[in-house]
Amino acid sequence: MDDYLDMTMDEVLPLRDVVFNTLRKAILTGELKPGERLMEIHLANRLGVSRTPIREAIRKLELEGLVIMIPRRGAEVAQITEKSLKDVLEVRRALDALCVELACDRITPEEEEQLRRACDEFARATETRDATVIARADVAFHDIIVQATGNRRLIQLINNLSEQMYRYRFEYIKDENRHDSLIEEHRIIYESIVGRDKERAAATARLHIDNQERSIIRQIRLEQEQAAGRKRQ
Amino acid sequence: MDDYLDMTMDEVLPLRDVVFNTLRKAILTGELKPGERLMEIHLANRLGVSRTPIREAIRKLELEGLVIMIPRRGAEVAQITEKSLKDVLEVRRALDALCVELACDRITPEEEEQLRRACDEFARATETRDATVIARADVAFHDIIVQATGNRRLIQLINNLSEQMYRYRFEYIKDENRHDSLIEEHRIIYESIVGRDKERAAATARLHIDNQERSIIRQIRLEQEQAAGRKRQ
DNA sequence: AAATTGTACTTTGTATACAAATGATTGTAC
DNA sequence: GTACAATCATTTGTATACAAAGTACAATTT
Repeated sequence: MDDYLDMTMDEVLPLRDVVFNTLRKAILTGELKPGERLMEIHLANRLGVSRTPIREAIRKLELEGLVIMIPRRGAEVAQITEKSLKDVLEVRRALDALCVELACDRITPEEEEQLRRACDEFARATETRDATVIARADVAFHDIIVQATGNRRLIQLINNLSEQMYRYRFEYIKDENRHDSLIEEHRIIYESIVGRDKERAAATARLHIDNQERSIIRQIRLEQEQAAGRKRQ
Repeated sequence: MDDYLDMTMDEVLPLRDVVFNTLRKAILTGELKPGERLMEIHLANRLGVSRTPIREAIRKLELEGLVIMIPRRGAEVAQITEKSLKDVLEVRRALDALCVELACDRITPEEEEQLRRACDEFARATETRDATVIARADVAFHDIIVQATGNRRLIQLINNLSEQMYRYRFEYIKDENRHDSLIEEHRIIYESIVGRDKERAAATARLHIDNQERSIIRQIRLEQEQAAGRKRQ
């Protein structure tokens, strides 16, 4: 069911942005698989536009690192390797720590209240056992912290880096054994920020990433084994 | 040098990349001023290409944050404000610290040797009092550290963030009063990395950025005053 | 049978054409 | 003189055309 051509977004956006969002989503959700070629005419026909907006969208995907360009051959979906994900997580560990530290300094009373609610909300979401609901609550929690830093560039970078792991976060969230410690970690981060304890907030944020890393790496190795298995057949 | 098949690089790059590099450099050096409109036909005529490569280059500049798009009006060079530079430096402080910490773990003996030489080279460069020479030596020193992390994503991010300050680094480098402390900071960073003292290396890297920040902010305020003065006339 | 050349086909790179929207200017009414 | 409307020029957004490079595969040669 190749429905990555659903372009039913805002009609006012330039086509290139619609295409960009569509392709990005398709890549991040795995509908377009690593190594798959992005052929312009093919995509143009499928999406019902001309090559121009396709090309402009690909230029942006290229800079985001989601596709790689091969000269005179076109674009293909970038391979996600264990190394590349470790690299992303290494950077995120530092930036997430920075986020909570800055949040300690700059969070407003309203945002504190929002964060408290998001924390409760997350705990309640785990009870639904619905991965989509839980993932949304998790994003909401972290978003408040990131926004509280008031640093536009940091917000943009974190969003971009998070995207790279979109596919794997879902698997991580589904692991019910981890739910309790996730809730606990969120609680500690919330308390540390409200208590202006940068040291503890940063340490917990790093721990949070470390746990994700373990889970994601396991997931990747699994996928690679499966891929190798398919090849052997 | 056996360069009998050097195709002067520019010939082999797609025009969009030539245009991208050209425009980026023009923006970073201030040749294209903040707020200035980037009109496609105009640029196309100036650079002797058609609109297509211009547009694709602009899409990449857009994602890099160097230009902003106004719907149905086109691109203009992004304003650099004191706030936006502070944001960039805040992130760099964290990432530069991460760099030296990772370098402590991963630097090879060859890179240590390179770093030692780059350190001496920088000290010698300051004696020339030629800002271009000093800037190049400074870049070389930091590049070795960044490369030593072995983290592709981190390398890419640091390069991008450094670019934003291209214009101001020059002014910073020119201040001869700061040369001695720059040399000293480089020496401490070198020694800490070789001695595997992450704590000290990171602290010095942060200090290094703090000093740059002060200098750059002063520079920006100066420019803004000048701009305001021109307006008043 | 292996290697190489030649050819047809595919795909990208670039230019140009046309449509839609915006902004400026001119003209008219008050 | 000012306000408003119509028109025109400019500029972007999108589509298409054409050239050049790359790829695959068959035919020919060794």
